[in-house]
Amino acid sequence: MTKNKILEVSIDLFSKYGYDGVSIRQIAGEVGIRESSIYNHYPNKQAILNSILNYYVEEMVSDEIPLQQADLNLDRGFDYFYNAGCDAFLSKLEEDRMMKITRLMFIESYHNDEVRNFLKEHIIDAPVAGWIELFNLMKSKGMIQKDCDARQLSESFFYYGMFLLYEHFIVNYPEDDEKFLNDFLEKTKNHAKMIFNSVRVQVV
Amino acid sequence: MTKNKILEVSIDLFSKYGYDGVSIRQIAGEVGIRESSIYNHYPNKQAILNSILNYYVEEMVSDEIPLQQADLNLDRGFDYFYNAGCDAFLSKLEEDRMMKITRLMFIESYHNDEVRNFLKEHIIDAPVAGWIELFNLMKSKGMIQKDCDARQLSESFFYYGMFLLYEHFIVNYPEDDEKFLNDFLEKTKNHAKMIFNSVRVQVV
DNA sequence: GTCTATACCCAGATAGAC
DNA sequence: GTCTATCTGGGTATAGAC
Repeated sequence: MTKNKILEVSIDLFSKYGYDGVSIRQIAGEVGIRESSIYNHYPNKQAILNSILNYYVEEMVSDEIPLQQADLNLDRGFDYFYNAGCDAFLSKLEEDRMMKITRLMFIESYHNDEVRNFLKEHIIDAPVAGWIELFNLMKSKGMIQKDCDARQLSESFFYYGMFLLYEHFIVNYPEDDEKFLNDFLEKTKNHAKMIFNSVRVQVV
Repeated sequence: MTKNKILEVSIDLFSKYGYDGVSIRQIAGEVGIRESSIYNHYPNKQAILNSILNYYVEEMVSDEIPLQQADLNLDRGFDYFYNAGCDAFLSKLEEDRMMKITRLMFIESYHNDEVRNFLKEHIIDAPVAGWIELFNLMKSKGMIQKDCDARQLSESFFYYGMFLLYEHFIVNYPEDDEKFLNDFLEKTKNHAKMIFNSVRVQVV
């Protein structure tokens, strides 16, 4: 199906060169048709981008990280939640397409308000809010120190992984995706251990 | 001097809309001359960008953070180094111009190799290498635990601040610069405390 | 659904008068 | 050193034949 091929090619090129860096001609050339034929499938260039972003948003927002039943599983320890959250996120990035669009999101975030808002709300603020809730719960159960700042703790914990993403998708691009995903898990696990170690209540 | 005004206007517009998002016409209009007159001062558009980047690089690389005399000042404690490094960096950002160009660097990093390499080498890798050295020294002096990973420690420490920068310049743009700089100091201080607390040798 | 042909626009850049 | 006028090229998008 031509429409689908246009989408795949667009994802590939946009993620490499950014939206403005790719022309309709270029997409058509890669697909193997003339540029005018593109308009039989999409009304304009922007519609292709919207289609890509909508796909990404739907994939990402479906089954958000389940910190809801936090109080039920709290005895499983911090690692349980860390692994659950990390798995949920990383499993989405296992698709090649999702990796590409993630880079596109980083690229376009500076001048596309929809992208920026999605990044802020769903990729940053919502997870941080979830971790704050969890850390507050852990405070109330005496698992971590009562005087620590749950927001600071969440950000200190979460922003490290966020910068690893930025580093991979922008600063070190292109580098091997699979290797990155493995390193990411390892590194954030170590980081989480360090952060948690700093505030946990010592059991002597 | 017209040449200078062209530079200032370009910094302002590029930092808002990115290099590709600004035309020579737009710059000329803001300066108050015709677009052809631009070429009496700069051979082409790219030369304006290069001029901006060279200025930034020079400013940033001059007096890099002095971790060299680390062993001499080690008894002043971790805070001394943290404050020294942070001050050196933040003092550069106090100029409005440097803030604008920093955003430009983040914007252009995905498709400008020079920008990306500078970001990687001087803004990320060099500081991390400095912190690794310091943490190794602190290990050898018994100030922090011998079995901790100096690189992981450095990244866990440093990447938090890096993401705060990304968040300010891209995700939350535009927000008040001065407020950000104050928050940055406060937040990274708390973060550093947390990280350091996790690995310091307990003095009982 | 794809093609050719083309309209239209705005970009970067140059020539040459003043 | 600035101007008017212009060139050239690439971009998005449309019309209409097949």
